[in-house]
Amino acid sequence: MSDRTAATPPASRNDARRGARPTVRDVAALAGVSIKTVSRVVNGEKTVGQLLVDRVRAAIDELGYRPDHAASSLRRSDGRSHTIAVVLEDLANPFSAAVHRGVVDTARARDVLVLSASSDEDPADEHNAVIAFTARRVDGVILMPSTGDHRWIRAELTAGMAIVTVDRLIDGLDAVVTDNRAAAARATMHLARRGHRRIGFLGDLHHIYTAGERLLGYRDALRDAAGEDDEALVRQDLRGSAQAEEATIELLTTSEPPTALFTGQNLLTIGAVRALRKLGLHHEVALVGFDDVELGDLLAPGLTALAQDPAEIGRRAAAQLFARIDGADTAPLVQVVPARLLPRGSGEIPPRGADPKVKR
Amino acid sequence: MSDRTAATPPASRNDARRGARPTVRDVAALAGVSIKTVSRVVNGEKTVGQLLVDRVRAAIDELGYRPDHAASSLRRSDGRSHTIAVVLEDLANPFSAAVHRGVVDTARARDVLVLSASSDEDPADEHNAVIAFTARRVDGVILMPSTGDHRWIRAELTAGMAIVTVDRLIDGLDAVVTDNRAAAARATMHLARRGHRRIGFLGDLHHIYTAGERLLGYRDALRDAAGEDDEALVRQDLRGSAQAEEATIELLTTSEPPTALFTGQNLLTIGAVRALRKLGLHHEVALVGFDDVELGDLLAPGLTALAQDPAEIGRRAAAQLFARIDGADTAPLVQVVPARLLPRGSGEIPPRGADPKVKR
DNA sequence: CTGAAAGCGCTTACAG
DNA sequence: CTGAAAGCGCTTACAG
Repeated sequence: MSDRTAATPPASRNDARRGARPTVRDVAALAGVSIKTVSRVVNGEKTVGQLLVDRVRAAIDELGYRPDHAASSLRRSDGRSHTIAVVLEDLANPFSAAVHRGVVDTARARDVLVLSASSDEDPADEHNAVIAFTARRVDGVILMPSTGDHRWIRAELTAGMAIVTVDRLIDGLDAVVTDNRAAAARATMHLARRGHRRIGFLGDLHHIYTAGERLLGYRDALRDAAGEDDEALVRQDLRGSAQAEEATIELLTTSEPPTALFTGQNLLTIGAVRALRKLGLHHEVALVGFDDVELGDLLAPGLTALAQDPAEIGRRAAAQLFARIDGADTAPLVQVVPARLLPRGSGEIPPRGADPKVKR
Repeated sequence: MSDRTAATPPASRNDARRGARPTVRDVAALAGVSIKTVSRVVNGEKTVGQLLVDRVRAAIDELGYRPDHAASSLRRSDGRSHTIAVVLEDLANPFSAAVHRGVVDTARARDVLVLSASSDEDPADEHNAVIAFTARRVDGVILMPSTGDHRWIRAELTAGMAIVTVDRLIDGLDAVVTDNRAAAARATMHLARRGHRRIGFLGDLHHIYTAGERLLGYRDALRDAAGEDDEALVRQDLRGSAQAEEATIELLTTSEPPTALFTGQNLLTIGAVRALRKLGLHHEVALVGFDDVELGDLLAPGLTALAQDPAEIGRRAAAQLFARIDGADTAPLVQVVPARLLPRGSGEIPPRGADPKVKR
């Protein structure tokens, strides 16, 4: 449509192809040296005479030359792409987003770039993402594995790909996870200490690793605190806040309702808060939620939460991945990042009848 | 440390280098064909005889061959890397995270991968990120530009890089933004219609594009509604919720405090909510915030917010970027995605004295 | 200190 | 329908 002068690079001595980037050859021609000398200057080798260095630098500036990273790593002996990938359940989820940021920050310190994808808990999408990343020869992948068959991972490992999982475990792989079971036990115990004996549990899909661990922790605490381990108090396989809201309403309108709730995930916590509001029970029924939620401290009562540290999880996973890429040949390492219990009101409500007024 | 048998690919006919991936040459040797035929099969060309196709496919499976994307695009005439990059202010911020997700989803539909970086509003980090992406020959960049000199962008455009900005404008570039000014005017008018004449404004750094537009919209509405356009009601250059909290307290303890607040950004909204709580004025002073905040509907009163649509912004920016990559040669296009006003309580509080009780 | 040749893994442009 | 040669932009391995 427009004539070609519109976008022709002003300094290009190359052919007039639009947007054609100058190469080492163009720089070498302009500087009157060999391409090898250009390569030496670009890579900061110290063996080039100052005169030539200056001429090459000038030519690079004049042409706006930028080395082609892919071409250089194709021939380089280390064979590294200096790129890693991260596959998370949902990049828009605050937990995943913070993990991602931790990974990117750690990678940047090493001049490594980061590709990313969301799996949405779909094993096929997850595998396809890893296949696409493999084609780009990424040096490693950080994976929040979906629930599903991961036998395909063997082939990647064999081909030399480094893999570290976050949030969940895969047998034989490095991982960085929260102390799910212990933290869930602490949360449940926190409620039991206030005198609660009937504590409800709301959980995500039971086959998700974190959901299972958190249920185990809940039961650990019930056992230790002589709470009632009643199947009627447990609601699992809840997806999203709407289902959690329904389940909470149903649970609290049974003949023997719990006096406290432990919710195993941030969306479930939000659903439970909604339900308690609807029932007018938010100052009567205690609540501790796994995962902190933005504004949780501003609710009335404030939300007592187990805050994970997703950015730290991301940073540690990236550090471990780089250790593997650098050749660490040790046994698989599972790192546990503890969650912190933040008492802010909702978890300190005593059982119904014990003390009707709750202080802000 | 471990002996080499531990990680040697079982089927590799290649040299015994650990993790060495098979190449077209290995596949060709095993299948008894030329590398060109392997290339044809891999790229799905229809001209290969069924017998050879089968032999090549079998060899690919046996060796676990995966094409090297970088090597293929090095020689390919279109010169596309099928990779784009996104530079946002903070990948962990919910707004940025949602934009990012929108971009990644749109890119995946085209088999394009996405690199990402956070600029943290630092122009040097932003430029360095783009330089690193250029070295990887990304086909384009989606940029949430920091405030600062962007003359360096010219060189990138000249070299054939496609660039689309989100959230903020750069002269001469495609952009996808919220209707900041109009939405801010709607929010302010919403308060004025309830009878508020003294409406406070809290804003981010005044030189940030969105902050400036939102202040203009606030003033537009004050003019139209005959509200008091009093400099004493405006607090700008606030960074983060803590500064907003301070400014709100200071503003509300002056001799002629506002009866309503309009906050120009999500963190500032959170700071204002905190301040209102501390002062016990959350049911007395009206509040409308730019950006929705998770759990905003569960506060008491619920938070009246201008909800942007960051995922849509990301999707549109990616679509526009791909149009440019495909050669669209039209004038720069600025797309405006409207924000929605969500009345949930805090913005419907009447001026002090008019009606002390607010319904939930 | 500098450069000509070969090669990284693949595709293009030809020839059969 | 199939393949040998050349080349993408760069680095390695040599030679001077």
